[in-house]
Amino acid sequence: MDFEGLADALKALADPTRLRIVSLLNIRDCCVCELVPLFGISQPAVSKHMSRLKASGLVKETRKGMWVFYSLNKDRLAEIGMSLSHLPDLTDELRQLEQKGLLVKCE
Amino acid sequence: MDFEGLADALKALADPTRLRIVSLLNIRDCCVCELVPLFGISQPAVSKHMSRLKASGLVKETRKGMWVFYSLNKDRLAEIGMSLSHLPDLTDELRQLEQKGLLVKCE
DNA sequence: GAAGTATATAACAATATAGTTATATTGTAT
DNA sequence: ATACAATATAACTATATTGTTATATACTTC
Repeated sequence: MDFEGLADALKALADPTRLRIVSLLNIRDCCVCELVPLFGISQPAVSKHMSRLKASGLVKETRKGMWVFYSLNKDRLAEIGMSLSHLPDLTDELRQLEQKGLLVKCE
Repeated sequence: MDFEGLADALKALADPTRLRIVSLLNIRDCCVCELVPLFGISQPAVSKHMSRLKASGLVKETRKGMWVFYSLNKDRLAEIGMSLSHLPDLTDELRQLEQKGLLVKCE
């Protein structure tokens, strides 16, 4: 995952409401109508949060009749968490810049 | 860490430039003047990113003469990553809401 | 103390985000 | 087909974010 991709995935999680949604889905699948009364925001707002989570691969949707059930992609969540402990190694980039004299020596 | 706190910490990381800064600091401490030429943004922009990271406890600053060196708080970074795999358990909240009849049964 | 360098803050602009209400879409049931 | 329920999308608003330039602060050196 590149920096842009990781930043985007983290943004998907960096909202209290979406974190609550993810925490709920961590317990069990939910449909939108169950989530709406829990957060004091409108149904369209919840729907947009779900779209955002889906766009980042964090949830999967399954239509069952009238309802759309969302389930958490736990692997994806773990992957994002892991990526914070395995950030890209910029050593080579640093070295290249150093050779080009672009790095300031401050001491 | 509550949802608001975690969301705030994730927001601190949810930016490509700040992720690059964190990745660099993961290799070695840097001062602002070293970071500026790397990202194609102004010195004040870098300075504000450092303030944001500092506010979330992700970096520590140490003044050395004219320079301010920033170092990564690796424990804090690990803590934020870990918190994604240990999200608050909302089972009890779900149960309470269920008893109050606030949860819709969709099936 | 005057000049120079590194960093931080202030004021502002452009864009992104998260909510709203209104409406469209999709599926169920009569 | 009509009416209803659940969800999604559109248009909009308010606020947050991320950058800019100009200026202030902190420290060093002459």
